[in-house]
Amino acid sequence: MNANMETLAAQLRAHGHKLTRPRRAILQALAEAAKPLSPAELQTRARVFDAELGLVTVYRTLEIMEELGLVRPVHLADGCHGYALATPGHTHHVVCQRCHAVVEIVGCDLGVFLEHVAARTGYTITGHWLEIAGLCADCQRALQEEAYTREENDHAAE
Amino acid sequence: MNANMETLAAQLRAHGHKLTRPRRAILQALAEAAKPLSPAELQTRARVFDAELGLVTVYRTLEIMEELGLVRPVHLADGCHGYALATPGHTHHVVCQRCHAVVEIVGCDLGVFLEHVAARTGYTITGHWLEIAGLCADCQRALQEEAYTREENDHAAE
DNA sequence: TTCTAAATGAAAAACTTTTTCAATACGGAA
DNA sequence: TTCCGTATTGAAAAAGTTTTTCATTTAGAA
Repeated sequence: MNANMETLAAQLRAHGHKLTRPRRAILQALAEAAKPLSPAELQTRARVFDAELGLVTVYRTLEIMEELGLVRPVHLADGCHGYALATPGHTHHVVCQRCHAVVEIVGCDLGVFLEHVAARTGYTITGHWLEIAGLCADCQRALQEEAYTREENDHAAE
Repeated sequence: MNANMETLAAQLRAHGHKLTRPRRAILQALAEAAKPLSPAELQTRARVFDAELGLVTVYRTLEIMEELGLVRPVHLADGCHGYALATPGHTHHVVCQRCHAVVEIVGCDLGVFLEHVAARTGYTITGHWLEIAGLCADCQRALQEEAYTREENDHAAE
């Protein structure tokens, strides 16, 4: 059990939730994940630690963790919801809106911005998720070619 | 048809998509929406402009628009996906992770940051979505009281 | 106007998420 | 340690969402 997981476990306990075998398995799997996981993916990974783990429990545990701000929902490309740990020191991603290729960005200085937000809204900021959308080099090329071909046809037709 | 919608329509045309009545209805509804809409909500609103509009067409149109970077997926609290126009000049939101209350933030200066990202990754940045998660004042209080009550019980039990 | 490919709606299929309920297991008290 | 009460669990079913299929319609170019 690593430090990350101890913290998560402590937070659950601090709010009166029991620390069960299925939940430990889920925490462990989340702590080890390098990317947001859908509930189904999370179940698969957590079953390494608790082979009996049911999908319903994954949903219920994620719900609790989201309420406590331990986990954050993220949009996944394949049509279902993903969850990632809301730990500090995370990285951000740029996602290509056409082919869904992902590039990681290191270094993110939103600290000052977030302090302003906290001061202005009265919220305690527990985390943030910055999704940057764009077009990767390949898709830029593909889209341009598409548009170009169309234009050529238009001219040829005149 | 407002300017926003003209731009969207032009973008679809530029990539060889037909501009049909159902699609115009969808664009119109999106352009008028002040918040991210789920496909079902979008259908309801777009039916004002095309009473026959089918939900399948909403999904298909959103898929095209997402590929072209005209629309961005957003996580909604009620378990389905939301879509918002990827227009510049948008605002950001802080969402309470416990009660899902939303506060809007005006002023967001990520411009410089995004330029760095573009330069480093080779991506054309078409937009970004910053989700800030936190606890609203009410939920901070509620959670603290919960934890406090628990502690009291613990002490009383000693 | 005519033509053709793209786009459409309806129905069905496939998935995801939530609810229900009897059985189980955590963690406090003895 | 063992016992007890209640939170938690898995399985099944229900509800909701997204995707696929297919015959029909329609936009837009000739």
